[in-house]
Parts: sequence; structure tokens; C-alpha cells
Amino acid sequence: MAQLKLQPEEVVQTEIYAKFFHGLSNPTRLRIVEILLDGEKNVSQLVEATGATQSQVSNQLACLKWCGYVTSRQEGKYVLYRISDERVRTILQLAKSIVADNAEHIRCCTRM
Amino acid sequence: MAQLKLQPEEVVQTEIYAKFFHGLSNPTRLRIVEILLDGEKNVSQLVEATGATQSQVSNQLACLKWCGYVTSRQEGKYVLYRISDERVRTILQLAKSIVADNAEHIRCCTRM
DNA sequence: GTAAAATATTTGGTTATCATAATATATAAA
DNA sequence: TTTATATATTATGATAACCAAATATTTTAC
Repeated sequence: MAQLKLQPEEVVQTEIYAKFFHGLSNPTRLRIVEILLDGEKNVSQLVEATGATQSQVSNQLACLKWCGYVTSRQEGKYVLYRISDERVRTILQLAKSIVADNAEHIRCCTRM
Repeated sequence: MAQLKLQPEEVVQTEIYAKFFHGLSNPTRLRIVEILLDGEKNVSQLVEATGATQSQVSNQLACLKWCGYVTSRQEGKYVLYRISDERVRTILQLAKSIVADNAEHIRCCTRM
């Protein structure tokens, strides 16, 4: 059996990965990621598409940026966001395929 | 541009995927998953390996089970848990590879 | 049967997350 | 330079997640 007890450095690593997954653990953030997988969008377009408020979208974008899911660039008066790594698409596809036969169960989850 | 506004059913889908990712968004749960990727373990072994309390481990296992990450079987007085889908391994590997060049940034994240 | 060990569940307090609203900043147009 | 538009940030209150302790359940050993 492989090593189980973690060194302090590894504990930090685990926390980082958990934070990374936390990025996709909110419906608004996840929706933003999905929309951006369709192509670069500015904040106003994301507000329109998600139905969330502007501050909400900006805040969630900041979170996604910290987690490394998206990057941004200014273009005129707009700020354009895009997915920073195509592997994000793969992660989502993989998650969906795993969830597929288990969706109803997850929906009913009341614990935690 | 693909359809952006979601139908009610799709909103539910997005919430399910978010819940799924939430399963990996806690360090203890993530650590449990990593340990189980090494092979089937009982609850006591997981308590020992994680350093978390017994009730904490049981609760997190219940959450992981709801999310479809693990399944369990009784064997004598022990309950053995194992990863329910090998694709979970792939998701973790993918996440780690994405995080690799971005870890310090995520660690510092103070927003959300 | 009773006692002990393994696991699950519940409860209560603390902290983190989230949504909303308000405010601040930056860019462009006039 | 003033105004309008786009985006970012902050503050506050409500909710949800989390941990720890206590309790309940299940299984085995006696």
C-alpha cells in the first residue's frame, strides 16, 4: 500500500486541488465556464447569458481567474474573458460522463 | 454562437454538475478519494490515514457516496469503501496537470 | 443474551460562501 | 472635461458547510 500519511507540503497540495475543484462547485461559475467554452465573451454578455447580476458575475469571474480557469484582456471598454486551458473542456466532459448514470441520486443529495 | 439561455431542465443539470464538483472541493474528501484510488479501505483505515475524526470521515464518505465517487460493502464488522468509477482517477490527474503551473496562485486565493 | 468494536447519524456552534445592494474605478464618447 | 457605459470591489445579511462531540446502530465475540 502506498504512503498514506501526508507530509505538510502534501497537505498544502491537497488544499490547492480542493480549491481548484471548488471553482466548479457553484452553478453560476460552472455556467460561466460552459459559456466561455463556446468562445470569448465580455462581462455584459455573461451577465445576459447567466441571468446573474453584474457584481455577481464579476465576483465569480475573479474567483475563476484565481483558480486558473479563465484569463481576461481589455478591449476598448470591454473586458473579454476566455478559458485559459483547453483541458478544462475535458474535465467537464469527463464529469458529465461520470454523472450521467447517477444524476438523480446526486440531485437528491441532502448531506453536506 | 451556441445557445446561451438555459431551459429549466438544463439549470437542474448545471446544479447537479456543480454538486458533483463540490464533492472534491473539500480537502478531507479529496484526500479520502486519493487514498481510495490506492485501493479499497475500511473506515478505520481512512480515519487513521486522514487524521480526521471518525464521524467526520463517515460523514464525508456519505457525501462522496451520494455524489457517486465511492461505493461500499460490508465485510464482517468492517465497511469497505472503494472508488466507484475509474474515470475519477483521470479527473484528478487532469486537475493536477492543469493546476501544476498555477498552484501558488490558487493557494493565495482569498476571494470566495 | 451482554459487551465491545466499527460505523453511522444527529446536534450545536463556528466559519465560509453566497446574493444583493451600494460604491468605486476605468474607458469612451461627447 | 463632463457624462455615460462597462467592469470591479466592498459591505452586509442570510444561508450553507464544516467540525467536534454525543448518541445511535450494527456486527462480532464472548
